[in-house]
Amino acid sequence: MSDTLDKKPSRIQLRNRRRIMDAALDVFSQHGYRGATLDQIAITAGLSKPNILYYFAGKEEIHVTLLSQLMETWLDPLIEMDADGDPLGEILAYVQRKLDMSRDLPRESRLFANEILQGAPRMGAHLQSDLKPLFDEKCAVIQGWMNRGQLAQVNVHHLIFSIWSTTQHYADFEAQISVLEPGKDTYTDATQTLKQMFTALLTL
Amino acid sequence: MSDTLDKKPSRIQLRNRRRIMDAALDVFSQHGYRGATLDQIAITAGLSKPNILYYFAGKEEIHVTLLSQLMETWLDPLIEMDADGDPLGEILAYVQRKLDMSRDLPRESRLFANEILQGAPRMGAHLQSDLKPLFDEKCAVIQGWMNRGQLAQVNVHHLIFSIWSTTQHYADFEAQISVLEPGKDTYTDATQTLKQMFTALLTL
DNA sequence: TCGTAGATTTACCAATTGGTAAAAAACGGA
DNA sequence: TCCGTTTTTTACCAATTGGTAAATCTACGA
Repeated sequence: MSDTLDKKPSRIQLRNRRRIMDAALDVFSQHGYRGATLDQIAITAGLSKPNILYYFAGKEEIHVTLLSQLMETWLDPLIEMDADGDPLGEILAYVQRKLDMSRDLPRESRLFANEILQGAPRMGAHLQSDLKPLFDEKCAVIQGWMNRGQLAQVNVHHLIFSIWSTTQHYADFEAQISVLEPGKDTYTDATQTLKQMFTALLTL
Repeated sequence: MSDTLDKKPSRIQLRNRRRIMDAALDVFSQHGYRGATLDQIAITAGLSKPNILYYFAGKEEIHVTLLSQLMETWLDPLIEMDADGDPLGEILAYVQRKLDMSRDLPRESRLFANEILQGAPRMGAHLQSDLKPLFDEKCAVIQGWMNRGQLAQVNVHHLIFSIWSTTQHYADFEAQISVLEPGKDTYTDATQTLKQMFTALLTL
């Protein structure tokens, strides 16, 4: 039995757990929770379905585990924003990190988007306990910059929403972009345009 | 039998077809294609499952019909953009129309987002045949404005992507926003912030 | 009012779903 | 090498899925 409080996960446990997580990320990010099947995850992971249920108690536990791990990755770029750094530089660097995540971790972005789209039924609590405090903290930091005259006055909540939406768009709506911009170096142009946009918005 | 080429749809046909479409919009937009079930749609519509299959050939036909109808609604705000109008005014009005659509038609926005997230398996053709030409046309219009010195020089593709992402974000990620901004008048602030943002970006 | 086309229900079905029990196999330390 | 533990497979299951056939009911024009 593989309880959450086992002493030492064996090498096999570690390898297979990771395989399952990776396969689940594939499947859940493409079809959403209800559209994903254990059989698909099993096939993708190269394991049998009962074997997967040997490592995880059920479909929901796999999904929840995935979302928990994702939350850390997801908050990281915002955590790095430094209150003592150069205001515009810090925000542009944050935009850059978010854009890099869309390019390098598109599955994670889509998993997150799927969950929120469906009303965050399995992540509402995490949003409240993890995202909300961080969001409030960093909003205060940016508001401080604005109050000190280091940035133009903009509604801070919606500034952050616009950073999230513009950057994540490139992962979540890739299917659309690839139709409209076939064969283009999308991320290079996006980097340039978003930098220009937020500079124009925030420069006094 | 109710073929596509029936002479006259009866009052009952019209009413039930609309009911089914509405219920399907509810269910598909919340769970995606694979996560939605005919039983759910039937219950939501207040009809029996076989009765629904009397009006539509199957689950896929319901979904495809929904997406086709949606495409028209979706392209409308962009079609209205007038090459002979005031450049900045036209773009800000477009942003406003898209934002209004997020507020008034959130289910449609999420249905669209779900489909694109999953790789647009049932809409790729529509994107190519309907969206792409319109996109190219309007990009040319905006590029013309920029070339004539009526707007600041910005990558036009990514300008439009940023309009889509920032406005649709308010419908698609509502579950997240409602956690971070409880009890706020989100759309009023969004309108103001987005207007400020695109004005700053596009003013010379 | 009556006949019929249109609309709805009842009773199914095969395939797929998430999940289980238990046997079999592989592993690893003594 | 042996023995107990961990891992994997085989063989299932009940519930749900999309979908069908046919009987039944209902609306409505002649």
